[in-house]
Amino acid sequence: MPVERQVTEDDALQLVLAVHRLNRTLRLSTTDLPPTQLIVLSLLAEHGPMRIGELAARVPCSQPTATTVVAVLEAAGLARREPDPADGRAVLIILTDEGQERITSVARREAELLDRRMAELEPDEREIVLAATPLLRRLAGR
Amino acid sequence: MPVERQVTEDDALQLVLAVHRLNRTLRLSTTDLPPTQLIVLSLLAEHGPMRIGELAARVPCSQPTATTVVAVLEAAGLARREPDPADGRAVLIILTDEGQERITSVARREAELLDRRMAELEPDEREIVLAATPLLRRLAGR
DNA sequence: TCACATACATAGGCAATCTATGTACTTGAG
DNA sequence: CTCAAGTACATAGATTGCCTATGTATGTGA
Repeated sequence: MPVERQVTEDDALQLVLAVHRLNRTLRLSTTDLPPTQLIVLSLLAEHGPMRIGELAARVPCSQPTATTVVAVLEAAGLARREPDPADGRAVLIILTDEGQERITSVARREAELLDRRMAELEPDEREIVLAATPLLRRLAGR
Repeated sequence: MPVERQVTEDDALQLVLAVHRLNRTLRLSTTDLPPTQLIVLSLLAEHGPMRIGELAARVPCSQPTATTVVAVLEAAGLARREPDPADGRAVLIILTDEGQERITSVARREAELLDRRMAELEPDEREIVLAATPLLRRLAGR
């Protein structure tokens, strides 16, 4: 029976700190693919082809940043671009097979690292973390 | 009765993505105090005076980064330095009253923003997020 | 006493992101 | 049909935050 309670200022601060520090730890351990590139690839994998502007809104980042990131992914063969048939100004960014494979390999690496860290938590604590994951994603907004 | 299950590759990827995106969202909404500065202040608040090297290890960041951040905090009046009586090479970084107040004000701001985002979750979902917070922090390592 | 280790500071550079602006295309009012 | 305004992406330039490599002062043990 969970106790209904307010979100205190300390709760908020602790969550913010936890996210910042976990982000830092992740960046240090996974030099594989920069965060923004990984986010873009996963958006394409989840939602299918998408415009630059839509990517920028969902990442979230500025439109020029999305342009740059897409150029890098394209050069690496992880995504390709195609003119949007519905609008001559726009381009559709499409995940390549190689891009899909890269996501898979990153996921495998992350799972290994996470497993090692998760080993220090109790089983029920691991459940809480996993249950919180989609919620954190929703908190990040679309 | 929680079902005991493996941490899958997708679980890991989703957690990583959630952290990266939440981090991004936080950075965009709180221009108040850069993440590293906030982390350093909160470490000082939680554990008391600390050396530069220990700050670097706990943030985590490189020692030169810790030096720079401390210099900024010092210039802003949020922290001060004192020679370590036990070692002439070292300095102790100490949180000032103003630094403590700043933490409080940041926490208040964050709580407001978080409340707004949390409003989109169900009460039991909010509980899960709050329960996960200290666990995430432990995942980030010491 | 001196070689080595340690703690912090400084120098230099790199990567990621932003704002401001330019260019090509589309749209809608007249 | 035409052209002014809007939209989508690209480019330019600057900023920020972080790192590695190195320097300087202090401590430590043979």
